[in-house]
Amino acid sequence: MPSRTFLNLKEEKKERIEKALIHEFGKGSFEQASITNIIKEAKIPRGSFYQYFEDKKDAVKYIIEKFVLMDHEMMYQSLVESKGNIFETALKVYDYRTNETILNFDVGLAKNILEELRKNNINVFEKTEILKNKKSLIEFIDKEQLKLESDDDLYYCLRIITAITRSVTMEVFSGRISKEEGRKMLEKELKIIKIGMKK
Amino acid sequence: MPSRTFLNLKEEKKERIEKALIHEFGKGSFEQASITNIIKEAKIPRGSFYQYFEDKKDAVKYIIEKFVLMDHEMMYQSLVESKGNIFETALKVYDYRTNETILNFDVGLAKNILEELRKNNINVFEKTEILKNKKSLIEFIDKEQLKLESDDDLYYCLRIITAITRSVTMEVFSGRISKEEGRKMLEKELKIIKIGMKK
DNA sequence: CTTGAAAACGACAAAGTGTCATAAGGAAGG
DNA sequence: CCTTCCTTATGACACTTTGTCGTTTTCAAG
Repeated sequence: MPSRTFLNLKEEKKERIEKALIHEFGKGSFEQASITNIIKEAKIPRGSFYQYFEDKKDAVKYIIEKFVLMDHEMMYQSLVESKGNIFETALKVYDYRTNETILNFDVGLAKNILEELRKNNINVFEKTEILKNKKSLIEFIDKEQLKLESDDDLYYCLRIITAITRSVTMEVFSGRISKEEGRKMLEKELKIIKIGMKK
Repeated sequence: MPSRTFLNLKEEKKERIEKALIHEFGKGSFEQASITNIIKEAKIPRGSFYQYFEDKKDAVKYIIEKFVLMDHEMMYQSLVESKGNIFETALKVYDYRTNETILNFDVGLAKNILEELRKNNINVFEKTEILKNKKSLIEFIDKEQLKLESDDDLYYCLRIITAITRSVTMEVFSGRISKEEGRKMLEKELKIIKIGMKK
């Protein structure tokens, strides 16, 4: 967690630093990001960086958490707008993650973010801490769209959808397939599951 | 790729070095692995390391590829033994990846391996380079077990199964769930897909 | 104007990666 | 047995990077 000192900084300076973090961590992997570059770009002395953040990991964590938050917010919006349609939402999530200027531009950072999402939130739908009103995303899902045999099935169905959405997104990030190809694949995969659910 | 010099080494020395690589890269992430430690453990001078491998990345790649090869071999075996049953095979893959002594012991390395598998082989079933006879794994799948509408569907179905298997495995590696919990989840998820396919 | 805490600063220690010039080893031929 | 030539071994060192620390500056409050 960044120090008070950092949080107390003037908005202008904070933004300059955040921008440099995003830019540098977006370069590729964690190792490739260099603090020397960050402080050069943000125009702050080395000592200050370590007064703001414990270390390199602390800094990347801070910036990633910001994006993860935005990601969750977007899922919530999409669920509300689509009246609880999880298949539509999955595609929205895909579009968002592969389209948003910042993610598109800084694929390296995007990969880190996805990794973070995977590590902590494979069942993002069940978490209650991510919405301000402490509700869980699962409450906004329309259960009628799936002919489920049990509540348990919903849980596993969500796990499957989450896994394949993330999997395709990762493929796009790694450059193996294009955004459009990925979109088509995801659509197809979702359709298979949808039909299966309605057996 | 490691140099000729390395490949020509006496088996005993090569194994000592491989062991040190596995041990050190298993510690956690790529960054955490230290060449200084590797050469200390393998009892070789610094200069030799760089005569064997281009750099750190080259070394980790070498060791990961060894495991990936074993992984593919195991999938092939399982497909043959189960007479082409992909659901059984998916569970075998899961068991193998979460059980094999070396992977279990060196989770850090295991994560790297999975990452590698994801990056290059999401459609591992279609690759033809992985078996000695240049056949693709897809040829060993029993198509009758799935009531598929088209050949395309098989392709996407395999993608889904691959994605969820890897996803659960990753969860186990990250320590969020136990091997047993993961097994049960995967079974449930596979069953949902299986039933869906038979609609 | 003084004082004290918070923030800024950059030199430096520590550790790590990759390079290079030189030494050692060993096979083959005279 | 000695020389030659090529392969392998070796560790000092150059370079880079992270993280620390003591000092200086800033600024608000008394």
